[in-house]
Amino acid sequence: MKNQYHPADIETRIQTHWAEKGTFEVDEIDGVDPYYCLTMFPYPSGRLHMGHVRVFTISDVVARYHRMQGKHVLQPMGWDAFGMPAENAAIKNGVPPAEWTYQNIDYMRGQMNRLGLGYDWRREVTTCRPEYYRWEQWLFTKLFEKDLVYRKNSIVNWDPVDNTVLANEQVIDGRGWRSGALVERREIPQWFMRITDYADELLESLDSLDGWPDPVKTMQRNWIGRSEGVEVSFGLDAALQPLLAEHDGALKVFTTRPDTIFGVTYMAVAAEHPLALEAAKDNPELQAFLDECKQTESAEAAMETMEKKGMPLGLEAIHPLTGDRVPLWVANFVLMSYGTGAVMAVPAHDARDFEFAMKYALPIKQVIDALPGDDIDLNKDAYLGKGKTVNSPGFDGLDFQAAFDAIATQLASQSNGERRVNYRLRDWGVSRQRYWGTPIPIIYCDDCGALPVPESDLPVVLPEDVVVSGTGSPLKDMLEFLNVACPKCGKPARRETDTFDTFFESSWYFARYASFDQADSMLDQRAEYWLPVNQYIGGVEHAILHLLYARFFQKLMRDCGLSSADEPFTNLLTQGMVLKDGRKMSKSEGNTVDPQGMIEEYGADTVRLFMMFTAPPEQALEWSDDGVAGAFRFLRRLWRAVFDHVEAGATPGVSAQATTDAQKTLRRKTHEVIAKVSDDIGRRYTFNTAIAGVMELLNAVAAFDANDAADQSTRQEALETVVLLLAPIVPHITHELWLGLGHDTSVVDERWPGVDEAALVRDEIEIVVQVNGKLRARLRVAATTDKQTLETLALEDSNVQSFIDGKDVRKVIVVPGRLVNVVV
RNA sequence: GCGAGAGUGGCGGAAUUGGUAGACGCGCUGGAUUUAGGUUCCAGUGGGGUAACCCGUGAGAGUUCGAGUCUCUCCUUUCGCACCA
Repeated sequence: MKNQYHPADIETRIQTHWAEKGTFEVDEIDGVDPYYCLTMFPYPSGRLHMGHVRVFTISDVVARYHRMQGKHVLQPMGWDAFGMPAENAAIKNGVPPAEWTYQNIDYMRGQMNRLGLGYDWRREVTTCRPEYYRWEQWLFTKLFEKDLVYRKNSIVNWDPVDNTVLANEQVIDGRGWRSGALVERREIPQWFMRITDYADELLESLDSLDGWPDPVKTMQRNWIGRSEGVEVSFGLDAALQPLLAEHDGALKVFTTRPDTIFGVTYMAVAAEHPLALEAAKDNPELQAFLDECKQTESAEAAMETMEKKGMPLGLEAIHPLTGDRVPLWVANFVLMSYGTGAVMAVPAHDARDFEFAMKYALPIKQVIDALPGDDIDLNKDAYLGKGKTVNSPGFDGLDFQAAFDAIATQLASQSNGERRVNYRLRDWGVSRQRYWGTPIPIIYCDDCGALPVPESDLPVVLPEDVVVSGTGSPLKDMLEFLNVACPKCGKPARRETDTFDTFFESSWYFARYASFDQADSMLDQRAEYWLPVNQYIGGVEHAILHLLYARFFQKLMRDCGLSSADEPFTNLLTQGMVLKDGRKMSKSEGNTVDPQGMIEEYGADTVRLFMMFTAPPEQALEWSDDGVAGAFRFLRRLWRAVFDHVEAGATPGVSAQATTDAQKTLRRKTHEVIAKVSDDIGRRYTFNTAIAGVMELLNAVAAFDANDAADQSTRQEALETVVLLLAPIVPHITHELWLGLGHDTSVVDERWPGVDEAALVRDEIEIVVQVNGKLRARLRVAATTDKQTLETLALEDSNVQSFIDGKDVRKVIVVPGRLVNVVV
């Protein structure tokens, strides 16, 4: 007897059924409508957390919904398997990172299946496997040949006690997390990818991404940060010129405000700048300051919030238009690795320059007049408005654009400046001084320099049997890895021991799912079939970096002839975090809820339903034990409603006839809910309101008495609708209920229900009557009532009368089908 | 510091195009059924008021016949900031 809902009895059985039938395995078939639904793959940290459960469920619902719409749906899953936690676990427990990672993957794959997620596991991608990473090594060597990668010095966090590079995450309050030593900024040579070559395209093609949330597009635009300006050359005394020989002996700076150039009262350079180093040679005090400047984290947030400090160098530059001598300062907020390592300072018209000038009593010279309506008080604040130029001999009285053009032209004519487009976006540094990552396929030869590993020698396999100590990469001690013959001259050479940033692997995995077993190339024709991804779903924390890098890689792959798509993801859904007690659920907060326990207690369907019902996907979701219990109660109520109905006599295949008012009302509700839920899931992605709609329908079923066969068929239609509409969200219980309702098919293969427009027709509607915008009456009227009649009826209403009595009716606004507003 | 969001009952949230604020659920209150309950069912539930009504969407201003929704200022808070993934 099926009078009790016991999820444990049905869920694993149905999951086995799906696995045995290969329900979610899809191949490329011509003439069908493919739909690629993708979730950001997880890092195999050990166990699923609630954030995983949420994003996987959202994705699974979208995939199952489109399957019911008749689409040919691919939903794959894989593992972003390289990263620091495996090394940390290795240090702590002595288990090699590879072993730890593979064990985690096996456990988490089991958890995913227990959640009923419909993946094509044949296509599983694991980024730490040589079959995967060999192709990104291969791509890197191709990009090397195309000059899209290069090597240059860049900043890392250096722990001077452990003698190791630290991630920003490993720096706590400016100190190394293990040693406690003050972290230093240090420059080391690293590999970079020329993402700035693609800056314009990455910016412009954002406009074509209609399926992306606007905030994400805005953040990417701001991140790329295109600005037009002028690179200005300030002169130097002859003795200093050799220090900047690569800049033609001039001090070059970029500015977006050349119109303010007459307001320059000082210049600031980075602590590592050649001029600063020169000035410090016989100035111990300055040298001490330069050393102090190095003791700063490299994170931008830390740079921007620290106290701004500087010191004069005792050197001067020469203003290109006035010929004035301008004092040079060193400032801790100027970074050698960004731009030219120097900035011109206009304290009157730049907030940071103003703050610095006030602190060190440097002159502030106004060269821009206030725009109409603005006030200028240079004792209090910089004036940032783009007003007309003043105190700028030869250029006074010009508006922003005219001043910009005139000054840029003047500088260009005397070879002291040229117009430039500048990006906030910097080239992507992909080197990591860590073991557990993809080896960068480069060989260093004393004679031939840095060379890519030849294609025939790929992959460069990362040795997996290692001991990780936590200080430096174990690869540096492995001579059999390190020593290699130069691919050009054959002499002894050394392998690169740095590995790729793990964003490298996650920048192209979406394409590899299509060509998952291709041993001869990175991608093949199957990628053409599936790409671009129709729907990509993942955490909003990836709004900039991962999504920008993936877009960049898609364009690289396109330009290497591997794929024709310009963009990887047509539609993007960014889901919010899972919170408990208003805080992020995390081990460090000590407020985690283990999904495994919840599944064992209530079943996967309850956990899925709770996740989808409690908040819309883009918002943070507040965990609630009571809410989970409520989701379970709803499923139990649904179970009982269906089997009570079945006991009274199921009527599969009988079309519902509505003759009585009660039948008409239930049929109307049924079809209103189909319309609402279809829109909520298919267009709005508001699964919470979709579920609320289904709950209303089930409440309507509960209130409906079935006394004869016609009633019974009306109720059958309503309950079948409930089951079909919930099938993407709670696939196990609906599988069972569909069979219970008299069908012999799997609900996963059913089609989404359609709306019977005739059932939606209403004879009577309710019209709201307001007086001065406040609700005063409700009218029940025929749906066909015209505007004039509505107005008359509204004015005749006794309560409305009492509010307009003795006053002039100035206006009556009638919104057909909705309301009447009487203005007095 | 910079960039992007969010703020509505006791709680999660709904209100889709500027048109009935609080759908749906949780919790709570009262009642019924049950030997019992992590059961089920019924009724109620924003605040004030006997009532008619009045007040009410972080604060303040503005636009409008009408504002949770649009504009401005402010407060609080979340996410990202390039080596966490």
